[in-house]
Amino acid sequence: MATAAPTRRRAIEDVASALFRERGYAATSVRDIARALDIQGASLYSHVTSKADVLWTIVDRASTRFEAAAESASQLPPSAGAPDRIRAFIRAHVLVATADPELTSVFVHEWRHLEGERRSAILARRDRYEARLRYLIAEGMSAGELLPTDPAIAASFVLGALNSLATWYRPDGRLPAGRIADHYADLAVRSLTEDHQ
Amino acid sequence: MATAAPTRRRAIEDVASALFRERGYAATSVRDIARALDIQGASLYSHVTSKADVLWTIVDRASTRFEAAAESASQLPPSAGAPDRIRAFIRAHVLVATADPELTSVFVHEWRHLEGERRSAILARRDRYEARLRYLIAEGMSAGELLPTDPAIAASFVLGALNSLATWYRPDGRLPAGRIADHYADLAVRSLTEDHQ
DNA sequence: CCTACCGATCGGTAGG
DNA sequence: CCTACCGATCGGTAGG
Repeated sequence: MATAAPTRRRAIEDVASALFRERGYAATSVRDIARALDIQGASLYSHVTSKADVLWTIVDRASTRFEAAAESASQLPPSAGAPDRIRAFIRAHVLVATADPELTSVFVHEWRHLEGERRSAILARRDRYEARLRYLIAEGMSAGELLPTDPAIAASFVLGALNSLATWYRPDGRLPAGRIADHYADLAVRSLTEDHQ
Repeated sequence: MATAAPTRRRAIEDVASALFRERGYAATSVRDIARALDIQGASLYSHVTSKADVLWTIVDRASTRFEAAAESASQLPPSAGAPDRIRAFIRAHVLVATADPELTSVFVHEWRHLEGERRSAILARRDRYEARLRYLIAEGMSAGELLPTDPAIAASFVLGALNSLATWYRPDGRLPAGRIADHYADLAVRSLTEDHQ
């Protein structure tokens, strides 16, 4: 959870993220959110315009964070090989997911409850994100740095593993986020290469 | 979808699986299910006792299928090494997931909406299933057949990848289920070994 | 399998 | 941020 919300609006989003992660968007009422903040359901509407809007804010913020992480992970020098690029991508993803598992979990699972343009916009952004990884894999294969496999299947496999993380990760768990990032990067890169490097 | 339901009760479960997968359990009303069958909402209750009961039937059936698949994948001779055992486990999982993605998807995502004993029972069965894979990995590591890594992290990684499959898989997709099973088994086994075998 | 109906709860508004 | 309230919809029952 993003700690110590500075504004009321932000506190609502944080509480909503936690509840949406636990029960799902549809099974969480605005009164559930209000109760967690010790106010009346109707009072929420002084700060937000709708439940759907809160979901959108959460999903949009999460997507923006993953996009930014992927962007900065792409800043590796061109000399870096595909394995290192993929490793950087995965590490960046895991660090975002573990820094805010509530936000990430809602992003991963609850975007389906968005409607209209918001839904299609977030779908397109998710597709672009997955395409980034797919291209990294395809490039590495062309360069002979990765085993020849189906890049779309490989990207789905790896992203599936990454996306499940936000569901089970707990900040007080056995392993710190950095170690999980290392392990996930190792597993993913090894799954795509003949020799571990 | 499990085709050609022989009973009305089964037709309800199949339609419910498809809707629960698309929109989630909480966002699907009993009237949505009835509409898909061209009957009135109240008429559903001639065949089922509650919406929660339909969810339970679906989740229980899916869990039973995965348990049976894991069981028969374990019938490999003791001479078989950990990589082959894991390969068999993954292939079996992928074949169940692709044979019925609606059922599988509800099993993976909607069990949270179960309550009381049913919820804890299914959680325990999911844990046992994950433990199977974890033990396969730990054994392979002890035998020196797999790279030394954290078995719990590795099992979560692989199962996360497997569980995402039912979300995106479509029977009319580019690759047949058998090819996806091969790819997933390759990716997973390679992620755990130094050399692909 | 239908019509008619139930109490509870939903997201949200009015008006302070 | 509250009280009071709205119409719509929810899961489910009664009684054919």
